[in-house]
Amino acid sequence: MSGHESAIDRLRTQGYRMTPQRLSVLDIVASRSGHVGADEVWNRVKMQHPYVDLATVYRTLQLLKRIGVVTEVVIGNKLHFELTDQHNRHHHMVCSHCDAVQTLSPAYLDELSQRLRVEFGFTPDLENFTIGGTCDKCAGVPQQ
Amino acid sequence: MSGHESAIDRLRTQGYRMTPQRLSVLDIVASRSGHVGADEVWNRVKMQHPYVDLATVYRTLQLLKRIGVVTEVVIGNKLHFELTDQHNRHHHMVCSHCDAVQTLSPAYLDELSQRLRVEFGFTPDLENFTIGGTCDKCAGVPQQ
DNA sequence: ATTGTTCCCGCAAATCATTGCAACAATGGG
DNA sequence: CCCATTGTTGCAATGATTTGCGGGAACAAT
Repeated sequence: MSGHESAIDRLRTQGYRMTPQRLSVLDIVASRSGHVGADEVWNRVKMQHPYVDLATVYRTLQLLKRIGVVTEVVIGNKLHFELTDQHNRHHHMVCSHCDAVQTLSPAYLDELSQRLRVEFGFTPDLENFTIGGTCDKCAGVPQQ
Repeated sequence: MSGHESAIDRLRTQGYRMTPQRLSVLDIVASRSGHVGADEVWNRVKMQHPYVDLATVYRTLQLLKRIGVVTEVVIGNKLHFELTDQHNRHHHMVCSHCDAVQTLSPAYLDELSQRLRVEFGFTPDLENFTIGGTCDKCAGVPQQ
């Protein structure tokens, strides 16, 4: 039915359990081409399992993020998530004025990442890396 | 009394007013060599002006950030602030496991910043840029 | 299929930050 | 120095996310 065997395996091999709630959250994030807000994940989960709590959705999303199945994108003051695609890795640039999201090839950050690791022993979490700033559309417009 | 004339001027010239609350917040952030949490700013503000609301502290900190007087540092899931020092600009690397903070010379990000601007029309907000990741101390330790 | 271990979930409460609104107070003009 | 304008504040409510806890469910072994 669902093609999430690798994700399920990754849970299992790390001692986690597969539950209907987790499967539902995974299905919903995976069914999207782009990113989904936590609240929207919740709304869709409830269609299948009306009793599921929002806290469970958040816990599940953080779990899936921790094991690398989903990627977190910070948009405004909300968290969004998308399925991690090893073959199409990318980072996100989010405009803090209009919340527009642009993607960025990992090549742009690879060297920086390497330098931080070597020179400071610091391993940045590039997988869930969101760069905040201002897009060109909003740059010229006066905003408070 | 306090050496915040430039900050006060910057407020004034942009149509903002100087109030005891704002001056108090500014004093407290400025009196620190490093960064302060919003809650600690509030506690100290209350020593001088017991009636000041936390919302005012947050609004003031965001205002001071917007006009470039203070810099925001995201530590864990709390916001910290420090006085912006034009002569000693730096970014922050924060370990998501132990919340340790390392500073980073702006040189490391200047080229990236330039490329993002030129190639994508995106101006990253490097001034308030916090890089999340794992420090070397936590890297080897098993953590959930 | 039954049982036991351990993790997970729903619920409620807590935490951190933001926002709407009416009263208030800091500036500029007279 | 007083008044009017308009930005600012305290308060309360809201929003977004996290956490503690006890009952319940998933998995492995029997």
